[in-house]
Amino acid sequence: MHPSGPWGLSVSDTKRPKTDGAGTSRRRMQMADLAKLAGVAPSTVSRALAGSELVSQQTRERIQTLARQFNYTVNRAATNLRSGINRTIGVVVPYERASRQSFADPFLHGMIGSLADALTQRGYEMLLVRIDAENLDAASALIDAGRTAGVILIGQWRHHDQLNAMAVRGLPLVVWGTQLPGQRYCTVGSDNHLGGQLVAQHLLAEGRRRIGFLGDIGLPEVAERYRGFAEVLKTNKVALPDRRHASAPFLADAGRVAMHALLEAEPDLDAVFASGDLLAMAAIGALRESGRRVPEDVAVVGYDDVELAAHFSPHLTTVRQPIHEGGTALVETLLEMLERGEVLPSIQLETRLVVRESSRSGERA
Amino acid sequence: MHPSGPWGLSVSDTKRPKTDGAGTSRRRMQMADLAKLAGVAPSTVSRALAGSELVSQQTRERIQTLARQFNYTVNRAATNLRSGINRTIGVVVPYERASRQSFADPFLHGMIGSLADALTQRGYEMLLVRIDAENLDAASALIDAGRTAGVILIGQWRHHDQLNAMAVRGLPLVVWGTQLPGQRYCTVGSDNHLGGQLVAQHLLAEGRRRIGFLGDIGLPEVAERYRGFAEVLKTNKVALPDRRHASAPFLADAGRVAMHALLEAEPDLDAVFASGDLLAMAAIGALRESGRRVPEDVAVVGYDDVELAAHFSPHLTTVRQPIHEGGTALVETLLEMLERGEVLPSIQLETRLVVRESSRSGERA
DNA sequence: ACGCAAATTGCAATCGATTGCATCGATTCT
DNA sequence: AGAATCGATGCAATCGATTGCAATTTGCGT
Repeated sequence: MHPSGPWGLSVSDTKRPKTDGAGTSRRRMQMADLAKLAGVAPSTVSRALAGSELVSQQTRERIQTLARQFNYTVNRAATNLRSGINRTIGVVVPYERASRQSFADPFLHGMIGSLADALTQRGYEMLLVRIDAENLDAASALIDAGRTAGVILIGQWRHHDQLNAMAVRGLPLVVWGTQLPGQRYCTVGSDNHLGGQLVAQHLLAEGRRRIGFLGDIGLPEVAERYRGFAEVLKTNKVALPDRRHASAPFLADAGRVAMHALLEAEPDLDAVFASGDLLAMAAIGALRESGRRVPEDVAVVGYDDVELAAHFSPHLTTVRQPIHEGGTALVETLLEMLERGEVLPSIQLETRLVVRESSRSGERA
Repeated sequence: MHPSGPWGLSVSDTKRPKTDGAGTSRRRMQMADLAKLAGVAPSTVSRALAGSELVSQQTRERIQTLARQFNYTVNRAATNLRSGINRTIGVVVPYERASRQSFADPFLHGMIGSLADALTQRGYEMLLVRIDAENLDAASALIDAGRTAGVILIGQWRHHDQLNAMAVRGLPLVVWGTQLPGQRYCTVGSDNHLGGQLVAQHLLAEGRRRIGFLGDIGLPEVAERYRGFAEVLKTNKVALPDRRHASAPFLADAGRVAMHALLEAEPDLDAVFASGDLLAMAAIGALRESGRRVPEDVAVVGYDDVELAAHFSPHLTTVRQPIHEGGTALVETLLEMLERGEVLPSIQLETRLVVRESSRSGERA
């Protein structure tokens, strides 16, 4: 049924020759072999390679050297099975069936890198898993199967309830996202509400009055950003444009289309808050296509402060989500939850506005 | 020594109570339990869950339903150990000790996404591993330990020899990169030499004559791009600027600095070929800082055609590396190697220039 | 009714390591 | 010298599944 070459994608036949005689049949070396070579029992090899104090330093070093010589590494599946210790963490990136492309978001990319670093540094391995957002239970399966010790989920999307259910089932889970009322799981994220406020305040201070919003309010994070944003505008008696949200995930092309739509509805816009940097960049492209200048005619503010934001032209004003600290916080929280066996409280990271070119009114209109 | 909460990061004590009596001690359910519940032998459960025809459809469905009810999933470590089948692939991203940040490259990010999709689609899991580039053997260990069936390595960097050695040892390995003479391992990548030629031809056709180059020739891929690029310039008797390469990985900040340095050495530059899109974007920023317009004063061409290239302002001319096909090709090649048990020939993907705003001379100087 | 083949299911060995306990020398103490 | 102690190593059970083969049940022909 399944393939089976020399590299043994499968090793289904139990009766394959154990005799390593000819030298052709390259069975993977195992602990017993190394034990024989070293003239000790497998148990000693096991302890030696684990660096146990129980075996004399001399023997230990001899065995370690031998192992290196023969490129021997202990079989992870066996270790895992016997000891029950599992040092791999699942990082789950849900995708929506419609637009598989959600992976294009540079913020997400940065987060994955950050997580990879944080996990590696702590001696954990990272299993990157994409799952259908409709079937989030697949994430639980990772843990039920003993595949990973815990799960970090990036983006809560519209799955608050499913996530709650998972947390209640007792699955070690940490989510990148925003805090919601009645939430049983642990989130790490920026203060989206504050972020939205900061943007509105800034744009108002710059003298902008006809401000548009770009983003999908169906997503809790975006909704929070919008809420803070709208609050401040309302307090200052500035109207929100009707067509204030053009449902668009974090896709560049969709962003362009949405921006054009927004312009059609509100031709005399003088500012736009895009709920993600990618969206903001796409919006700037659309604005330029429509003959408008940024920031002279229309100010643009993004969210995330991805690596490129500072290098985009014009340099992008944006709300900074500290990606490195975010990754670290996710990992540390999860590991501590694993240790303590209980859900920890959610974390809000420092959130601040980074003002750059794209939103400055030269002459402070 | 190691932590051990209810979630069992560790389960070291062999004598933990097996009795699930009180309901408090939540041992992970296992096949035997499910078998008891279903009133059959574990072997039947195993076959049922694997969908084997050997068990009657009725029993099979009953067991599957039961498993779903109790959130039971077969333990992966045990399966893996017993059957010898391993469906996880290691994706290795080396980092140079100096600049851990190599992960900032958007092309790399896109590739990871593409690989995640390609692997998931084929029913494989993806272990994302960052390793110290000085110690590439850690990648072999993944396979030696039976941790992954094979390895996809992104970026050959300066490690041609180590990679050759790994291939000779018989490790299932595919590398994203460029073909080098005397290569024993398999690479997938764009035709870097051709790419460089295309860029040079294009810039010459646009009437540019004082052309700079940005990139680290120490990397084989970049070296190839440069070689093709330089060949064409030489053929057309156009000089290469002295300070033609400013050693910089794919880092934005370094790119800015390098661009400034290049300008200092060659103030009357009228075009730049940057060996990566991130670099190109950073270069554009630097050019603007120096008061030059792109493309009017200086044309800029990148390499990769990352998602954002089309949305950058000015829209970036670049050499397209088909990222989706690249990911697919890497995965399919590796899987076929696993099946056939031999190293397959390297692959060069279609490579073409995508001309956009950043390199067009309006009046064709 | 009886025997035989086919369809199901169960038994028990096995994958490759880990670990509690027993063992065995060597050393120290009385 | 003999007993007690201690350090180093070996023995054998075990982790949770898979699978070849044996055992059982079912169905069918005659």
